[in-house]
Amino acid sequence: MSKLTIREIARLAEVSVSTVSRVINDMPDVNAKTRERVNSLIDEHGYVPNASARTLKQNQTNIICIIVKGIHNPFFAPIVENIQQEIVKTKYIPVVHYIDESSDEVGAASQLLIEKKAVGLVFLGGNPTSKARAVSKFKVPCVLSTMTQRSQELKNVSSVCVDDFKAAGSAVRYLTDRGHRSIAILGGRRMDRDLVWNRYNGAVKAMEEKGFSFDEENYLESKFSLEDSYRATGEALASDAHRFTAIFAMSDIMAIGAMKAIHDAGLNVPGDISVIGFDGIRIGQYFDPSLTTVRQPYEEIAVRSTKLLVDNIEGRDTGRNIVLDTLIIEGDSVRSV
Amino acid sequence: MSKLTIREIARLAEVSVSTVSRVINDMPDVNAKTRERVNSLIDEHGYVPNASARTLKQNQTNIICIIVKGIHNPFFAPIVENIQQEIVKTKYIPVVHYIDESSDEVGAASQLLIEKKAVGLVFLGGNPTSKARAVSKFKVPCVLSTMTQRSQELKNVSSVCVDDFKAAGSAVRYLTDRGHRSIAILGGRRMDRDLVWNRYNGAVKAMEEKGFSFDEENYLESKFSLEDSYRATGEALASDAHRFTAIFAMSDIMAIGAMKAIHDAGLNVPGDISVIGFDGIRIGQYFDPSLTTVRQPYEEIAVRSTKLLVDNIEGRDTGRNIVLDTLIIEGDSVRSV
DNA sequence: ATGAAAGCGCTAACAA
DNA sequence: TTGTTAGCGCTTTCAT
Repeated sequence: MSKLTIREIARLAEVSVSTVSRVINDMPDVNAKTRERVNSLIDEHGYVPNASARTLKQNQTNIICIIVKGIHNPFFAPIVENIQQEIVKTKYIPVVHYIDESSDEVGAASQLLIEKKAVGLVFLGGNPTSKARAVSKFKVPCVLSTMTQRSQELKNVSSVCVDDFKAAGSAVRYLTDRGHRSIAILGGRRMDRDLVWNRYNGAVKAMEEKGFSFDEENYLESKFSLEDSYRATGEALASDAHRFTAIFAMSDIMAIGAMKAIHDAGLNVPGDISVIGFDGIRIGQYFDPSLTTVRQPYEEIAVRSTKLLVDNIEGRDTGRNIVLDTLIIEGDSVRSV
Repeated sequence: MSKLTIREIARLAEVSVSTVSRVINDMPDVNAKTRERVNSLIDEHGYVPNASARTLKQNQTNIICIIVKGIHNPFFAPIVENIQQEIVKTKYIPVVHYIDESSDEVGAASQLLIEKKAVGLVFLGGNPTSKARAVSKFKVPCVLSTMTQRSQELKNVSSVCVDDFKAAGSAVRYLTDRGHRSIAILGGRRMDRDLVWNRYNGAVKAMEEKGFSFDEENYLESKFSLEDSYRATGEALASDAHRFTAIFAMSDIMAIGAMKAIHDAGLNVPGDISVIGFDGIRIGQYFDPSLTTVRQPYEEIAVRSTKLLVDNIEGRDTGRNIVLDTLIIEGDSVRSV
């Protein structure tokens, strides 16, 4: 059996390679009968065009790279899955690439762009906008999923996210409305990530609006992981300074780490300390007490991210920032005081 | 700036394209000085060879596809991450592809193989061996990670997994050693997946060795998800028939679903019913009670899978089946009766 | 040790 | 509507 190329199909169909090419690419100017004949030959022999040859010629692919920083967060899993599903519905091909929490996503992105000749990028986790100059050089459309874009000038960069400032405010108000006055914040390094900064400020603002100020002693800095939030919370509880009745955690896995630390310190959730999380991961509802949290609409984030990116790629739109609403899921991890 | 091709580098270095090609591909027959000059030009201009052209010419890539079926199981996340990390240490490029729990992984695989011209495949989840004929046609080496291979004849297929039969037996003995006599099994559809079948039989055998038989009424069939195991356990508890003091769940997420169902039925873990899981996912230790489980050595699974696959690809080895040991992690979800 | 040149499979401009 | 043909950037054989 000779190799199955466009030539071979052309020979069998008794047409030229250009005609076959036209059929493959759904060009209009092909006789209906010819098209049918060619198509049936293609099906019959299971011919698949050589992507490398096409890419070489056109110098571009249909690949959209999804760059995920921080696979450990279960919040990302359904988003990645949904984005992939959305992409395969289009003519594009998704390629997922995980990178280490500590490595440089912009560097990884340029590598992928050059190597794979991707036509678009989705970023999940990390904050590429902080490296704005490098990203803008990419020229291909990018969408930041669940991230706020700081620089408005980058016309190739879009974003889809919730209003972190507002959502953090509503989480804190959920606590203050139930009588909590001394609230700890369990979050990442501020300034480092826009997202952390926004949630921090939203939380503090909500407290101040209720007429009391945030005590910096009560900022528990931690990585976005079970282990580190467990550590951070445990240390806070061990210190004499701790004087809070509730914790606002910037992600559900942090909240889960905190609950464990509280439990291991001989205290009770929510009896002694209430906990509210952020993200709305499924497994949070399986804890005892079930986790009260701020749910991010991840299906919608996935759908909107993909649509925005594809529109960008196809020139129907340019950099835009979509902000979605959150919803508080009431669990049993918060009590009134 | 003209496009950066091998020609351009050749022009700048005042050598021919073949010489540059030799340098790029680390061929021995290049004058040291020439090589150095070419290399510095490459670095200076940031030249990256066009992968499509190379692939077109050589008709093969460096891509290894990782096909993951069932992203929802958090057990897979660290394995995927580790496998990816291992692959990038080699000269190969990992490409992750998620497919739906209900879709056909073999079909997806052949698509990827043809489209991406992958030189190797890693399967996670699902059971491609059941479609042995199709897989053997692939011709490229495949490794089944965390799966047992049934057909020994497929020389291009290797596997890395634990001994499911034995591991399930040790889980059940952990329960019987603590006095449990009536044990339910929470698992998937038997016969459908080898893995389920092996764990089922290992569990039943362990019971029989202790002198009592397994009551088929106590097989709680469920999908590998939080929701469905919650449902299955809840239904079992609601029925009059339920007469078990412990549950062996075939995965941690099933165990977590079960614990929630027990709790919501007004019962206590482990007070009323003990639970033991399977996998050893991190978050299991954050539950209250912390989950007792059979840990699969996922770092080692990743390392061995990758090594085996690369050895296969490079012809240093052929289809082999590696079996690794498990370890019971003692949590608080099992009590003695 | 180096160069010249053929061609991998495809697309698209041009011709018919 | 269809065919002819020139390359896309690279590897590799064959000369030199």
